[in-house]
Formats: sequence, C-alpha cells, structure tokens
Amino acid sequence: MPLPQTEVPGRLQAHFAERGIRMTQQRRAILSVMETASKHLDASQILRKAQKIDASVDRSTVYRTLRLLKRHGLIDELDLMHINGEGHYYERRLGRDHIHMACLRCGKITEFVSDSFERLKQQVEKDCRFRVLISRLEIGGYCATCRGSQ
Amino acid sequence: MPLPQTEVPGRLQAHFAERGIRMTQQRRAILSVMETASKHLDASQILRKAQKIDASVDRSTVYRTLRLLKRHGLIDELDLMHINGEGHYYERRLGRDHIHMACLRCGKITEFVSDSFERLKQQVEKDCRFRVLISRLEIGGYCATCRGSQ
DNA sequence: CAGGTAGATGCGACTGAGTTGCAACTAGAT
DNA sequence: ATCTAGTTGCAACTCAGTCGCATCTACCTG
Repeated sequence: MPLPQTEVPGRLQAHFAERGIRMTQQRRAILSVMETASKHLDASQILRKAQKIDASVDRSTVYRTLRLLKRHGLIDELDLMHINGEGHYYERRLGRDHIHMACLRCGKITEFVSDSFERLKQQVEKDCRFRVLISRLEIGGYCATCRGSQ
Repeated sequence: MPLPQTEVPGRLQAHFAERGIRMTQQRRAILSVMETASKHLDASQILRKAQKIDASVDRSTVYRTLRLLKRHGLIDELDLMHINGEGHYYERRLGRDHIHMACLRCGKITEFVSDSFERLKQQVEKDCRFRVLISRLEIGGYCATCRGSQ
C-alpha cells in the first residue's frame, strides 16, 4: 500500500534552510535518519541510528529535534495503540494523512489512505467550526491473517 | 453536544458481576469514580477521587483496575493530543465512538459523534479485511472561539 | 456460617520516557 | 576573523506506569 507522495523525500533539510533554522551536524544526522527510515521509529531507535552517523548525538538532542520537527509539522507522532509500551513513534509527514491499524495479536502495523477520512475531517471543520491542524486515527483489532487463524 | 447513551450509566459493577470478576471495596470506589466522572480523568485524578471514597486505595490498584477495565472494553484510553504532558485520560465507553478534538490554544476538549466515522470504520473492515475492535480519532487544531480571536 | 484459597491489595523499589539547568561549543551573520 | 544567539552534551531530575512480595479478603465449598 504505497503512499502518495506530494513531496520529494529528502527535503527535511531544505525545509530547515527555508525557515532559517540552524543546521548542525547532529540535526543533519537525525534528519537523515527520519528521511531514510522506512517506518515508525521510536526515540531510542532514532538515537541509535543517528549515533551511527554521528556518535556524538545525545538523547536529549534527539528529543529536542523531534519536538522541533513536530512543531513545524514535518513529522507526526504516533502511539500505535501502545502495542509496545508507552513510548511514541515518529514518521515523516508526507502528502496525505493515513490511518494506522495495529493488530493486537501479531503487532503488525498497516496503513490505509482513505477519501472518507479526508471528508470526515472536512465535516469536522464545517460542522464544529474547528480548524483541523493535526489528526490521528489509530485502530486496534485483528489483521486479515490473524482474523482467519483464530 | 450530549452523547447518545445506549447503556444505562452506573452499570460497570453489574458488568463485573456478570463476568465473574471479583468485587472489592477499592474497585467499587474506582468504578464509582469512573461512572460519575463527567469526563476525561487521568490516573492521578482518578486516584485522588477514589481515595475520597476509600482512603486505602493505592496508585497501583488504580493502574491495575484501569488495565482491567480497558481489557474488558469498558473504558477508553485517550491521549487528547498530549495537550498536558504525556499521561493518559480515561472515559467510560458508552454507546458510540466519538471523535476528540483538542484546541491547541485554549486546551478545550470537544467531542463529536459522526456517522461518517462509523462508515469509515466499516470501510476499513471491508477494504482491509481488518477486524476493528478499538478506534481512536483525535484531532488537534483551533476551536471555533480561538479560531476567530486570532 | 466457618474455613480455604485464588485472586487482589499496599507498599516500596524500580524502569523507562522525556525534560531541564548549565557550562561549553558552534553555525552562520557581520 | 570575530561575535553571539542558538545548540549541544551531560548529569541530575520528574513523572507515569510496573512489579515482586508479603499480607489480606471475596467468595466458593462444605
């Protein structure tokens, strides 16, 4: 289920430059991790990967950079139904929002893009006069495979 | 925006009895807090309220009971977009799911019931062959009031 | 209604995520 | 080359949530 990409990947650094955000070696490492990540890393995984690029990266820098990226709407924070503990997961924010489905049996995460989701958000904007900036729809249940085999 | 209630409130205890779950004084206190709560309490608020009914209630009992209620699908766990720190909020699970909107400016939480949301979940069931058990849709943005005044 | 016991509790110590204050460092403007 | 506001690493901290264990108790059985 490939996502439609309305943005070229590898542009996090460009975003920083455009907005006049200072670029450091540590940030470069973290951004590159976020850009190349196939999916859903938590803070400690990001730390480990970033340290392979620049060993000096510290835990607190990772958290500070993630907060920065979040504030600028460049990444999304996910809970993935807390399938593994209380931490958070992060992913680059590309084109359209998508739904995250977490299988409560095998732990698999599936993504799903839906026009109905877009329409639902528009309905919220209209009916509740609420300006939608971020949205997170997470679903817990059983994936196709686990659903059959029980 | 009152919620449609398909279940009589005050029935958490009955649920426990039906399922043969042992009832203790501490659980009674916690259940009664959950039943009478107008809305969205976090674990420490639940603890404080429960201790007013039964002073012996301990923090760990609150967490254990919340986990139990969650496992039985009697309460929902919310993040409310982490508007106040990293903790979780809990609410009784009545009739239909609803969307939670968190105003990033004034912090107000609004709820919204929508048929489109139900249809969206049905679409996920059908298109992804995914059995939906729990779903959480949280939206961050600006409420009608804050939207105007900026 | 008097045990017996599986299950629940309180306590305190622990874990793990995330934050913060501060002195040292550095990106990038001049 | 210099200056400084912004960033970093570090270590100490906070806070939510968990866990092991000794004690207690709800409730089943006779």
